[in-house]
Amino acid sequence: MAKDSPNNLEAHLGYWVRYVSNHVSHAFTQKLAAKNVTVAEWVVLRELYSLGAVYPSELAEKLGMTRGAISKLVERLRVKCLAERYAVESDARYQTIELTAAGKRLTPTLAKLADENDHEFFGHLTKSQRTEVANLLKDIVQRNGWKDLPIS
Amino acid sequence: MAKDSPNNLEAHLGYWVRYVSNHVSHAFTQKLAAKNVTVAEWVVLRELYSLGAVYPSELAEKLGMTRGAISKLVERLRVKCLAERYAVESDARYQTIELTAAGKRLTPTLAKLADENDHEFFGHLTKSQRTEVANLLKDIVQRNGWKDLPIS
DNA sequence: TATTGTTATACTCTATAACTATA
DNA sequence: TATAGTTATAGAGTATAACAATA
Repeated sequence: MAKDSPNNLEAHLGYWVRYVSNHVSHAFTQKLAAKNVTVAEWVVLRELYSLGAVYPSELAEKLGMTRGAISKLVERLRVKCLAERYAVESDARYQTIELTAAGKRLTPTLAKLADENDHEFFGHLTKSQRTEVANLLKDIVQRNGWKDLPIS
Repeated sequence: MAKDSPNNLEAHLGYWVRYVSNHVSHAFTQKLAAKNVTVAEWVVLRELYSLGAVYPSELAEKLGMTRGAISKLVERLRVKCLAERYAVESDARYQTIELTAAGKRLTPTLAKLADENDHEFFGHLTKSQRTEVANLLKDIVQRNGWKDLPIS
């Protein structure tokens, strides 16, 4: 049966979604690398930018990651002087994470790279094409009840 | 400007493509794991299934990976008794890689999982929706001249 | 010297689970 | 004992570059 042939995968929509996704992400990875930032770091920077001071555990929750993973990412951002840890007086088990001034300056620049990257690969589509594809994809997200942010 | 705001990324089509791609791939990773196979291994299995006996360097070329990466993947498949190395008499620097009988049996089963996974997430779309999205994505692949297969 | 395949090393991304400090 | 955060360990995925064998 052709349906189950291992050579049939180009008939899969998921194949093309993954193909495009991987290449678009790869291009973005390269753009971020020019600013010495990885994709996972960008995700945290963006979240910190919009949330302000947060607990690592909140960050983990929001991003659908473990506390251990967040701990390492925050440490990397700290080493790069983009984020800082602050003690919480009321409960010494907690700490807040916050962007440094440098982090606050850098994040919008990275956002611009994200815009450029999107425009580079999807900018040629018409408005109605973009809308239709986006709606189909959002619908898939919704009907599967996915809530966490995509990371890689 | 809202356009460059770090909070604007949900307006990016690439965001939704990545979001869906990651979740669909993750679900497929789980299905493969039940068969004790990783995604990278599946990609090589599928290629070996359709190509028959090939040199590792050909495999690397076809899949857009380095020879080192292929070397390790082939070794993993060999340990799992899914593929085997054979000496080439005419030139001892070369070798051919080929699926074992078990590898040939398993690959169509994995292809079926790929079919099921695709149906699970995209099966609700109409034929014309699928076609339109696939065509837009294929067009993006073509206009960027991408040739290698997506891996992750 | 050029080529094939292997190996050493390294890095990203992530998880699980054990651990420390605090409550 | 329960919770926050850290660390140890592991494993997938991949690259670069040095290496051995062969041509």
